[in-house]
Amino acid sequence: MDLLQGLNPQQQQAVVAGLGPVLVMAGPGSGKTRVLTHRVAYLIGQMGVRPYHILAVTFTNKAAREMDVRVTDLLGEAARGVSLGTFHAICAKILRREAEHLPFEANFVIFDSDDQEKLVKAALEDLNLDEKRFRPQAVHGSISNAKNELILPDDYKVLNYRDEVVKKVYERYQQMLLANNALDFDDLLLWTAILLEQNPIVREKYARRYEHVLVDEFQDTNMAQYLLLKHLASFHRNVFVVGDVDQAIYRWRGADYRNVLRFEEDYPDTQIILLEQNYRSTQDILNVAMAVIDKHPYRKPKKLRAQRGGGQKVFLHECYDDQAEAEFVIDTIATQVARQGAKSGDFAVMYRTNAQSRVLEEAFLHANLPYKLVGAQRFYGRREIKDVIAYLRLVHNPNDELSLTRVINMPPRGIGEKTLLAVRTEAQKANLSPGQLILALANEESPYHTLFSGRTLAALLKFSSHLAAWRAELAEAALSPLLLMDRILNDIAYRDYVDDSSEEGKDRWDNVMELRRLATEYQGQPLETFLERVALVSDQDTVESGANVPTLLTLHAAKGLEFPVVFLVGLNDGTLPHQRSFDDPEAMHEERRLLYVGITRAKDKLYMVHPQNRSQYGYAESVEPSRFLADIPDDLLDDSAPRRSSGRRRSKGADTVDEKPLAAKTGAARWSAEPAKSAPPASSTPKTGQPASGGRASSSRTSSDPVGSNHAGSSKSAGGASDTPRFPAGSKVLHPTYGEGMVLNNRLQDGDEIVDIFFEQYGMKRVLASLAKLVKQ
DNA sequence: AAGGCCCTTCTTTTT
DNA sequence: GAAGGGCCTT
Repeated sequence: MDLLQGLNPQQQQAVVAGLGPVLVMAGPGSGKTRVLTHRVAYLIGQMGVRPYHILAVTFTNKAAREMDVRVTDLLGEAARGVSLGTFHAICAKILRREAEHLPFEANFVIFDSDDQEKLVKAALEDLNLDEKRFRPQAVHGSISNAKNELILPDDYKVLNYRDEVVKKVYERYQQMLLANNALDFDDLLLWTAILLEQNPIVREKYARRYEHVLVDEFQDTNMAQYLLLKHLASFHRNVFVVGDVDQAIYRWRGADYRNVLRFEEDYPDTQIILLEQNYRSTQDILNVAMAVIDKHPYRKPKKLRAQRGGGQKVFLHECYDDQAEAEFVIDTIATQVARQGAKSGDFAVMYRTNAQSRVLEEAFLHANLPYKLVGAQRFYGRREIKDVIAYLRLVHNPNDELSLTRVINMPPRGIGEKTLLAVRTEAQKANLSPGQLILALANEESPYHTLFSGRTLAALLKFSSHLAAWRAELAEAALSPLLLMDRILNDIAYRDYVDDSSEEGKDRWDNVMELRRLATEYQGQPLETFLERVALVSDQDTVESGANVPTLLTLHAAKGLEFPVVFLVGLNDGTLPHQRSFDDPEAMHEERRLLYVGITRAKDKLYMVHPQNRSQYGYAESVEPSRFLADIPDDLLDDSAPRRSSGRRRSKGADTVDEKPLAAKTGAARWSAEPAKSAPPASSTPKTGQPASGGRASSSRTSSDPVGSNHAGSSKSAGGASDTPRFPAGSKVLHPTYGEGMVLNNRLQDGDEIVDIFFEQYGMKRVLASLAKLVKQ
């Protein structure tokens, strides 16, 4: 049969597996997307299942789209009608449809993480709790964890005072969400799970409908998602899950790879199929991957067999610091593009934290090389984009108080803090949401006019009439998202506000236009669809395949992707594994898996790069190579710069590549001359080759300082960590590199002392006492 | 009301 | 080394 052509026996077995639960354990590069798509095609084309009865869940919209395309390739029109999407999108759909059973309206908005944090803050304020003591972010984290475990405020376990606080905030937070007719990300899963759990009629409706449920990246499901699946598949029991516990990297988000074990327990009759044949990487790369993952404790051994031959050894490269890493990356790419005819789109640079992208971006800009950066936040996190979306959200749902707060005085129209507070208080008295009260003002006979006067009233009325008009047009003329956006932008003269004809102003307006372009794709679709889409974009959704330029992305965003050449940078202890994971063994294991994910993204060549020093918070600090690197046998590596450098740090002269100042320039000229194409937000950061911040103000790079900051160098003994300050302001000290200086400031942090010192010749430097070998004079 | 300046604080990963 | 909060002035 056609559908099975080109599939190996295990893949075929999975595709044609009979009814009942199926668990596919798929190593990296083993063709699991293929198996999933062929399975769907098989069910429809071969087993006569109607697409309407199939549900396929992925973790990103991109994966869903890809599946859609591939199934359509196999079946054509016959594939139409499969429920295909992310957990969050599918839940949103169900919740809107079933809103009558739920305590919110069908037109609810989805609060993003920014909104969520603001709401927690508001809840803390309401409860007179100190934000300093209870960090909104952390409190929200606890709430989020609870939700992912399906724990409601009432059931929240209180063991200490903090729990008590979280519980109270959680209660208040949920109330506020409902008052805003809003759901957060976790609510989408939580409410759907609760609905299915508690409402047998609804549950049966969906369970009967979905004859087949397929799930991708099963190892990254959390409790809520697991329960959801169980309910959705409760009637037909045809659950087909695909996953790889070695690639479980979302524990911090509530994901629990033990759902795989749970699955085996809950479905004892499950068929288990292993996909171990790897079609992606060379054997040399796989060997390194396996060396890293084999050290993972309590793990079922799984072998990866490369379909391809040996290849090139994995390169391990040590650099002086993150800047040298970036230069090494650029130099290598430029050389391979210029001399070996590589395509620049073949390269990807991966790192642990978003902050690491900055140095890379600067280096690319400096070398005049285009690049693209994966990350939805880059686009949707921008102020101008959030403004416009907030307007749309408010028009869609006037109860959305966060959006109201955001836009009511943006651009400035004379409605300040005091007025807003008055609106809130009066709205509460009238038992309205602030948005409803403002809308009511548009009516000339509104009794609320008397609440305000003079300039304030005039300003409010103007805003109110705009809002009312937009809503009316939306309702009556069924304005498309695009027309509504144009209308708003025009009415508020938003361009005048953002575009001050400076470089950044133009960038801002360009971004707005980019959002507008995205809206053109939603002609004839309800505003709701557009809003939901922009709320649920994931970083991975912004990976764009078109532009032929290198890709910069976090290791998390890299999951599921592959590139011919991969650089993993910042492989030092503290970054990968991240220091925040040090005290938690489970978190440390996840760091290891993260490295494994990174390694297995590479098809042909892999460069593992680590710095001797890293700078964060502005000052530099010497670091050790990632402890995971020690698990890789030397003979698997092309060790151009020996890594076992622990006790001794080579002086700068010993390094070869990173010595050359911007060697990239040579290759740069011959870089594929493709312009830094402006990419759609759906697919990438809007301006490839532009600094993320939009501001190039700080372009005279601090790094031109030949000495850099604190090159503390060698051993850790000298200053010694302390818990009593030893270098009070005003004291004179001697620094091994900078000489004599005067202490301006000092403070203790994490058992160490941070000292700001003024040096006659070098200016102010901030150093870590334990590293800098400071001597009191 | 609004804008500007200085201070602190922080940084994991993201649907 | 950015971003937000607090405090200042206009």
